[in-house]
Amino acid sequence: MTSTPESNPRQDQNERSEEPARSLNFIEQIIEDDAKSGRFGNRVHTRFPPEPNGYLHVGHAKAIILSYGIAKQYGGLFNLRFDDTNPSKEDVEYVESIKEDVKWLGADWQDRLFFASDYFEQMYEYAVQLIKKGKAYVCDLTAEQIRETRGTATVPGTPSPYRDRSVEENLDLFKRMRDGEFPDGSKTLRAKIDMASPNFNLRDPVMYRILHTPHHRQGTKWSIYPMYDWAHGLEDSIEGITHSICTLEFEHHRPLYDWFLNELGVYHPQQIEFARLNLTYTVMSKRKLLELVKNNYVDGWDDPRMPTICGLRRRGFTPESLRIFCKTIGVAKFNSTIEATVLENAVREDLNKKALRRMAVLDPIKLVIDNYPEGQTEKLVAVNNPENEADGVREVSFSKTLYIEREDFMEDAPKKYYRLSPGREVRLRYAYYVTCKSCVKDADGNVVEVHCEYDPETRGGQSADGRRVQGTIHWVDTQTAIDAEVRLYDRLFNVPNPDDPDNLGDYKDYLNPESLKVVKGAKLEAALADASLDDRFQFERIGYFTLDKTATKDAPVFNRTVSLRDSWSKVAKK
RNA sequence: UGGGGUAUAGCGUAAAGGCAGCGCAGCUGGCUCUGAACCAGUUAGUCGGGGUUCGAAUCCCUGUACCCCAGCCA
Repeated sequence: MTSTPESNPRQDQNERSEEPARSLNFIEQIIEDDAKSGRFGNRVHTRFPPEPNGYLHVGHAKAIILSYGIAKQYGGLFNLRFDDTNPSKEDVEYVESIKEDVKWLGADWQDRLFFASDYFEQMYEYAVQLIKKGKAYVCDLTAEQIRETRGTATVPGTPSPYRDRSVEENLDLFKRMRDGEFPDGSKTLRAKIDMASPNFNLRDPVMYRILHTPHHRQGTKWSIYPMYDWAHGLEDSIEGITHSICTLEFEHHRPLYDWFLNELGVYHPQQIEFARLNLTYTVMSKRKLLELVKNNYVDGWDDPRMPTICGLRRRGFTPESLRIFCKTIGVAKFNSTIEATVLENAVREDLNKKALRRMAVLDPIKLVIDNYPEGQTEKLVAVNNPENEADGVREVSFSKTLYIEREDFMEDAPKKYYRLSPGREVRLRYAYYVTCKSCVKDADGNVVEVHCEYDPETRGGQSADGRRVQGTIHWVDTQTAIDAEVRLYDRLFNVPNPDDPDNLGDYKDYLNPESLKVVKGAKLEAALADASLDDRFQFERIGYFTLDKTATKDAPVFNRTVSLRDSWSKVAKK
């Protein structure tokens, strides 16, 4: 096609419409193409199909938010379906944790909570159909023999000697497999496809194995269990899923699902594969996460340093912050790695809008206001959230002796340092201007007390004469402060890719020894005594914090979700 | 070295033959009762080689790199 810039149709269209053309990701494109062709009668129905054999992590969050988001965006439905086809690895404990995490993320399956195991009877009937068509057979080869006869990338597999059993014999044997007549591993049901296929998945894949293992939902009803490849496409078909969104490694299984569904002549969903999430400074494999938990490198699956959904929740992440994260990273088929800062930034973005501001001193030293009346106390008004006026204000108490952050005083300060130093004036947030006069040190030369004089004319933090101060520091009144433990979390690993095969040694050698710093004697403003698990706070000038589940009324514990951005640290380095 | 995928700035992600754009990170500056937030500006990119075309990230050929696949796991 030839066209001049002047007559380009797409450009004309853009000029006509007010809004710029919406850019769709590749999944949205497929959905919209299908909507146009009427392929699924304008239905959109997605699902999240976890196996209940472990805890969900942020990679699953991407999949959940994606699938649920697509359904919601196109007015469709979303199912939660447990892919519980292997009782030897699964447990009801995981079912509950997964439900909790999916719900917390905001993916609403309404009344559509399903289990693959509820379809076992129907799958069995489908298998019988395939046997009757001559497309499946009972095979007596051992697992090892099957492996040996599968062939390699360059040489075709060799057909099983049982491949040409009669339909009657197969029917009889399959029934007896179900009835529990044979021991584990002695027989399988295999699809009769093509032992020479370049796609290993089509070299007569196993559909059923014998497993005399009780199922967490089916009890001892079954002696045979369907394999993932046989079951999964059927599950989607049975539920009327239109678009089965999954990760890239299932791409070459798609021809097999297609084969099953076509041979059965049943409803046929469209599978779409996307690249799984990789994040820097963490690991994502179930095996490694399990190892970290089992060997106590972390404090359980919900340790706030873990990339698990429950870990992120305990860390103080919000569902919205994960949705922001997913929107930022997008979705594609390219195998990418997301920088950890993107996740951190997503939670900052959400919490900046929501978190109530509070003052807390993590590494306290005393500030004494020499000219403030002994014994006097007053209440000052502080804004709860400058980003949301509706959050209102609170009162904070103030007196002659306060706690301030050790690092907010420097005896010999560079010019660019805006905080306390002898002779310099700063603002105590929401309180007064104070001018530093001197400091007191202990025998080791550590500063233990800073002495200041305040200007009574600056109450509330503003001066009548309009003079400015460069720095504002936070503080907590010694009279009303509450003590707390504060846990400062940082990245779990100190290299971007702990899994990099070029690394020396094991991924565990790269654990960040400073990923958790416990601060025992933190001083918090009194209002923090009422904190509950769902609250999100910004400790001003420090970071975002949330109450830990181990906190008690008498012994509060706060977790740092993420620090505030800190441009001073860059200046200080220069 | 059989098959299936994927390559656009430091990291992600758009552009459906027509000005390579956006977010994050970086850098400058502004504003500020949080060295936060916010605002403005700015650096930097089509894997290589051919071809088709007035015009190619896009189409064709060819090469390269990376990911996935030989469980009775999912």
